[in-house]
Amino acid sequence: MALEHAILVSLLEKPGSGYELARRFERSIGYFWTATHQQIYRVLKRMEGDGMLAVREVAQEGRPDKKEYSVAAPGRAALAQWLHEPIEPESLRHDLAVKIRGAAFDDPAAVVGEVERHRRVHSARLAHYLAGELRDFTGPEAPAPLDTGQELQHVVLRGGIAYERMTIAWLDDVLATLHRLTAGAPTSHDH
Amino acid sequence: MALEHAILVSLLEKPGSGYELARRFERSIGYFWTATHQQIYRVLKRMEGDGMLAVREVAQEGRPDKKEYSVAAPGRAALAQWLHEPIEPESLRHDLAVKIRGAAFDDPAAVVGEVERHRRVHSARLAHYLAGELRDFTGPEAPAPLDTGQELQHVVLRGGIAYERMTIAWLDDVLATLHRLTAGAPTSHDH
DNA sequence: CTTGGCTATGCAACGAGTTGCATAGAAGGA
DNA sequence: TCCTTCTATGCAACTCGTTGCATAGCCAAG
Repeated sequence: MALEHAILVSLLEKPGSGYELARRFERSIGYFWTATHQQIYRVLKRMEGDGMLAVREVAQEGRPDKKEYSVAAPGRAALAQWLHEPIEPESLRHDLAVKIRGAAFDDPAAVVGEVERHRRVHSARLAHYLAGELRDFTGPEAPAPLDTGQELQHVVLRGGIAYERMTIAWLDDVLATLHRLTAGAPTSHDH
Repeated sequence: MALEHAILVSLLEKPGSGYELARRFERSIGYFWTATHQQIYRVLKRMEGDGMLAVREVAQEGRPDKKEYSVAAPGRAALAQWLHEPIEPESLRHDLAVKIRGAAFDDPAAVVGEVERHRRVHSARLAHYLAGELRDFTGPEAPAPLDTGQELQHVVLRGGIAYERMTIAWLDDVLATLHRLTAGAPTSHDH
């Protein structure tokens, strides 16, 4: 279960509440792992019960109190152990590719709008990642000699950037292919 | 649930048994969607019950009988409807990226072997995809004028090829970064 | 002749992930 | 004033996905 480990990494980088973790899973950590707040609260509770995390009640003004979690020694040990275990190379779950192949059995032109919409989403993500890179790693405001943690965060972010660039180029390829197919024989059904 | 739709697309491309579908999910369809045979059998049974699929018992010689599934009219309609609905742009689940960020809290050198192993797996996948492309789409044995279905299968395969190339290049970036970090300060823990 | 691998299907149990709903105080706009 | 949004946490029900196990006939290698 990698959600536990993603939470350990995020809390080692900076302690925080379930709510704050949920925010991070929409940003930095969320570039390569997603989780909803329900999942996070449930797992935090279990990990606290297992002694992997320590909790501290923090009273706040103008907003509800929060529980700030931080990594306890057993949690750090569990992460270290996981780092030394091999994991399965990831595999994709790409709904859009299913749709594109499925379009052969309906109207290929019908998925053009959907592909364009996905292209816009990926363009926005790329812009967001590039802005983050400039802010945290390559801009004038960024700390000049990056430490190990920052270097590793940067190389992971570069992976996200490469992924989005690749995806955008591929979606352009898909759009060109769809246009070629629908120009020659509009609404062609081959069955 | 996209597994249903992936099965519909695969069965429209060619009818087959649960076992054959499981094979395909290790090859072509598996480039962008994974499923185990248990999942497939369970979903096939449900879809048959819903009237989306038709079954035909096929007796075989030298091997067990099989149930050959094909798409019935309601299944085709369900796929067509899904093609017209918007879907969420996919998000990654990348364990290795969690490990890489986590390596800052242990020994960065400890993940080098793991990253190299993943690089080998992705290189093998790329070689496999390229061989498939040559066999089915760009080689002398491939059908010269591709039909709509083949064109769309090809563009999806090109996506898989682009993904593997991007991933290999990124893993090289990761390895270079890890070497840089461990050369300067071997087994550096910054906490 | 026994062992292991391939085709072929399936059950049972569990863990992971999603969806809907609920609470509750504070801030800010219509 | 009411409505919405934000912070903050959580339960309950459900579906999806994984893992382990079981059956069973055929084939090939040792």
